[in-house]
Amino acid sequence: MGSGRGRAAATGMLAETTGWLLADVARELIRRMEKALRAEGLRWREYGVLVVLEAAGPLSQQELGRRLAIDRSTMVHVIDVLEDRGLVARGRDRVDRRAYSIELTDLGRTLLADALRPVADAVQEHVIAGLTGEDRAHLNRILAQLVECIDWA
Amino acid sequence: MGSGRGRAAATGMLAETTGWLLADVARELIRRMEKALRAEGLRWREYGVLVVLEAAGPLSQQELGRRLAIDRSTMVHVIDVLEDRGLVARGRDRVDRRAYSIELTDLGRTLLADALRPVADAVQEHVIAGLTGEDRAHLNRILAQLVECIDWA
DNA sequence: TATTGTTATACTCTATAACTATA
DNA sequence: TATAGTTATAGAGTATAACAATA
Repeated sequence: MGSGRGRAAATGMLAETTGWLLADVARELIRRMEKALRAEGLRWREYGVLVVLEAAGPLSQQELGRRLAIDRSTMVHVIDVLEDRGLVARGRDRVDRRAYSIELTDLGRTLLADALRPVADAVQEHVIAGLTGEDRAHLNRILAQLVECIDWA
Repeated sequence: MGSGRGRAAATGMLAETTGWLLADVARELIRRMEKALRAEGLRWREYGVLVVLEAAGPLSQQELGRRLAIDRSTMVHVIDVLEDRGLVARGRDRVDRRAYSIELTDLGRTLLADALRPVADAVQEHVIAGLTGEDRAHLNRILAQLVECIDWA
């Protein structure tokens, strides 16, 4: 990849800078998401559960945890909150009766569509407002490639 | 920005996806940094302080906190750790005697160059290994633009 | 024997408020 | 009056280990 010493040094600095920038932007994005979602009485993670459920259909708590990097013991409390608010329901998995089958309720689906997504989209749009459509596509493609290529071991 | 209903919906999905990807990649990057730096007995944040000091020269604890999004009461403990290990020194600011002037020691500078940077660079390189040089430059430029344009109010 | 959900618990992280010394 | 650093402390978040039910 590099073609000489100067190049390698530049690549090293570039790589490091990229990491800092990435962490900065992600931190600020999540901070704003948390702030915006607070008006709906939800956290970023709880919103994440709803989004994953809508995209993937009913899942066990364990599987939700795997997809969102949340420990299963923590996931219990997250689902408790969402269940108490009537946004998800704990159904039983019929083939494996140890596991729950967490599913979106109608209320959850409605809240997601009418309030949560618009709020989250607005935050996102505000953060990337300065990017051209082309840069947005680039960024999205590159990040998707990173997520794809990383071995999450 | 969008030019029609379908376009707007696509843009919304794109923006949202970008946010999730960003958070995922940043979380995984920091997780690996923490793991790698543990061998040196340091945390990601403490490494951050050293990097900022090397780049900017001596700073007050408050200013370090501003640049790294760390509260001043938390920064006290971070600097304590680094000072105990002899990596930074608390000098007094001569014009404002309330403030410290935190500066890298020779040991800190050496550790940074010989151990910390190589370790961090290796992690970074591993995460972005799948990207072409062109994509790396793109990603870096776009992220830099985001950091620049965001109003951190 | 392994796995899902659960609970209790301990640990870390962080921020808040109050204090001191300087400005 | 405001600010830099400090301290104590309270709160939130998280993970660990054990237990029950099921595989």
